[in-house]
Amino acid sequence: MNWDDLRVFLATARAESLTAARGFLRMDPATIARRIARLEEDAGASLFLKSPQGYRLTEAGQRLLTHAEEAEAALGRGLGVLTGAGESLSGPIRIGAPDGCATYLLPQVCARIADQHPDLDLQILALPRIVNLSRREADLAISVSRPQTDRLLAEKLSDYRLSLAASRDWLAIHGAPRSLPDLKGARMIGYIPDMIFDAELDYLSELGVTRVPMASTSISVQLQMARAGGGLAVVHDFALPAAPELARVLPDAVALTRTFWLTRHAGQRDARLDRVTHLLRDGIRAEIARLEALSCR
Amino acid sequence: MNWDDLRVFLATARAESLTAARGFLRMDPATIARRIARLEEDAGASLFLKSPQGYRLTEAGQRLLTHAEEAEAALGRGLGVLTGAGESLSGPIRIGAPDGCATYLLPQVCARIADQHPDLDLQILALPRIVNLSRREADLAISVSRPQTDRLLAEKLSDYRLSLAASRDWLAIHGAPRSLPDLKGARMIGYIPDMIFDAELDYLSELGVTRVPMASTSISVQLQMARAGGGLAVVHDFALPAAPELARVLPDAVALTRTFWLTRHAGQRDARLDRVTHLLRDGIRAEIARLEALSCR
DNA sequence: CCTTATCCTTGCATTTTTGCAAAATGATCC
DNA sequence: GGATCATTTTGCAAAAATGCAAGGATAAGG
Repeated sequence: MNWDDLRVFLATARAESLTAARGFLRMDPATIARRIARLEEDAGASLFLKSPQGYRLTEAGQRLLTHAEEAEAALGRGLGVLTGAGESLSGPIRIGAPDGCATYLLPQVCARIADQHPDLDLQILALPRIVNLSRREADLAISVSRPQTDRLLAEKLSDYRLSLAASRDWLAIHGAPRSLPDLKGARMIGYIPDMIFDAELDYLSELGVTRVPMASTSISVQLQMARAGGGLAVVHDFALPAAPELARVLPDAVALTRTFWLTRHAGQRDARLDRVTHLLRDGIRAEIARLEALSCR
Repeated sequence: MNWDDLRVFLATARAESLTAARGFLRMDPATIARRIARLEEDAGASLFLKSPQGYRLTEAGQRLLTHAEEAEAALGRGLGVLTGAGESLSGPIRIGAPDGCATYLLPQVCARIADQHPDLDLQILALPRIVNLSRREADLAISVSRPQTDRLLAEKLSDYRLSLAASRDWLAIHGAPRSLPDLKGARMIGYIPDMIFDAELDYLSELGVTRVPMASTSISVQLQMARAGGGLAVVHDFALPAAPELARVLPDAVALTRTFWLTRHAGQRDARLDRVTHLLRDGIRAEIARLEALSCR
């Protein structure tokens, strides 16, 4: 068995397609496919569901993923010790992110990273639009949908959940909606409909809501509106621990899930960016897991 | 960087030579050398001291070894989950070992293994001679010197230490020797000189001792002689916790170190034997470390 | 319902890696 | 002190892996 096939496996699992993994591995998709086929043969199990939509992990693949990531961490530490990569990072890194992520996740994650790398300047770019990496607006970008360009490397960061919520005061006065259709007449808080910059953010249409009497381009403003008793809003589960006034509404009927993607240039490899990417990925995953557990559904 | 080079690194580190690693990796020594060279290039550090005596780890190599072993463990778990290797082992495994190892290490180690694999029959062959694997006397053999045959796979298990010791009673009566030359006239316990089956066991010659008034082919008998106040004996540090009557003599002047090697056939690969080998290696290493710490010099 | 776009797969020329055999290198034994 | 031994290293042919380009399959959009 060839250990290197696991490196290929890992990159493919994260990129969720051969074509997307190409940039990370700097290998032809055909080669990646053949190596995964060999790995599956060796393992005696199917690791991916292959389709024209990409490669998705099977259950067996998910089990392997956990261990492959441990191995990666160990190997990273090992080589880190040798190449002197234990050295502290420095210089500016600018990260673009949607404001939910920028407000409720990145501060803690970046603080911890900055703590261990005092010479690193972390700049968080929170804009109500998609950050344009090609124009060098940032070094790394977090987005809610996967960029299509071939010149960008996109890897899956983490899934996260959203819930419909309102302040307990508001619910006491107006009563909680009993079913999804009730939402049509309810006082909804959301994005300004004609300024939604990514289809993935159009939660309310998905719930059948047409009118949005209170709106903002910023999810944190929306959250403040909800805390102040302005109505019902779709908010990130990971933001809920910061808003104790809020209570979930129709938690079973509203089960929204989205994915954060981490993107950077496909240009020449940059060891410093590699390391920051790694730290960011681990940090955000852990923070989402922590906060979602706190906000336990 | 190629993860598979780390698999090669690991095997070579354990075998301590390209030629010996050949059997484990089923690769030509030339290939192994080239892959290690590539790994060193990637790591930017020299990992082995190469000589006609074999490959020995440098300090950098030792640091990497730790992490590579962690990675190996993670990968092993990962593939174990898939290939259903989590299943319990069964059938007989016969292990040949010198009696010091057979008496003071293997019982605990084997008990723990048997605990987790109730259908496994572990047979410990303790003989006052080198176990002959070629004649199928055992499936695995532990030895104090490295077998030379090409048809055997030998890997380094662990170093261990030996000390000169005598019972406190005996020391009170006869007095402790003050220096190495004193040993010539002292009452020594050791192997029967013309029945020493491995040059590595000839500790007493190394100390300049010529006459052995109390002798046995068995180190555990020698230890009992020493406990009973029969004189001075060279005993394994890992046996000392079991013999509280004994006290070290000239601990600074007598610093003997030996190595256990684990050997098996170079024939076709056997997954079951692979797994037992792994368990045994980890178990013995841990047990030696534990006992030597207990007997703290 | 057809078109389009996006992805995975297959066939073939090229590059890389590997294995074998021979040469070189040091330590050890007599 | 010189031959001998087991080891690593180098040169070259064979095998394997890789990249490229064309073919094929599936979902979304007009």
